[in-house]
Amino acid sequence: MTHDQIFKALADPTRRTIFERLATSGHNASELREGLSISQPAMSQHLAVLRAAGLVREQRQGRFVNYEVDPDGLASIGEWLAKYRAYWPARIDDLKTLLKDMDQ
Amino acid sequence: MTHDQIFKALADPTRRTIFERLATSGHNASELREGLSISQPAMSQHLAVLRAAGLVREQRQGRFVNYEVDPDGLASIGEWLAKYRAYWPARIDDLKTLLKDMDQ
DNA sequence: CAATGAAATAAGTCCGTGCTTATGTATCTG
DNA sequence: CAGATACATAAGCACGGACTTATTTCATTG
Repeated sequence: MTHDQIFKALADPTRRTIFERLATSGHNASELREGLSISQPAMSQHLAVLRAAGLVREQRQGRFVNYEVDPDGLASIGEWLAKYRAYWPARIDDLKTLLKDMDQ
Repeated sequence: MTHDQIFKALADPTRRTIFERLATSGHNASELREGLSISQPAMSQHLAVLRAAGLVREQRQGRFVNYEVDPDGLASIGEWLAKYRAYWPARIDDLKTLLKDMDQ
């Protein structure tokens, strides 16, 4: 769950698509393949990378394995980003507004 | 300046080191090489990737080219991250505190 | 206008990684 | 227990990208 693993995991467009799909709701590996023209092993490998990075976590349910976003990975990016917030003072207000919206 | 370029740029540990060094203060390409055991062209190529991603911007000063953090790239990560903030409600307060601290 | 020095580009090599097919493991069901 | 289904692992291939050395571009300075 290092920053290296996280950024490498998100550097692949297919994995970002998977991750963004999981952000909507949890899915098992087969469901995640729908629309993406990749083999079953390819999906399994992508999920392994995302899991190792702490971006996604699994939950076995019988024959299926349900995947969902792992908040830890996101928080880790947030912490990395926080170190450089000094560089976007002009946008802080936007972010504040966004956080306020999310409170409701 | 797509998310793809940004994440790919930050996926390389050498480029993250360069970026983090620039976050401290601006440097020219030669200064950035100090400590890193890579060739001059390698640094030039890394800077080109970071620049294309919008993470860094250049400013020619005579024979030297000074590089500094470009807030646009960081803001772009922030926006990407914001889409998934729903997944770390427990940490929103921490972030708020951080933003409040930065106001002063 | 040489000569020097900083940085970018060219060209080529090597390794990591994302893909594939084939096979193995795990769980449910008849 | 046999078969089917979901997923993981193995092994190999092919391409991208991070490096290198060599060369070019650009600006300064004698």
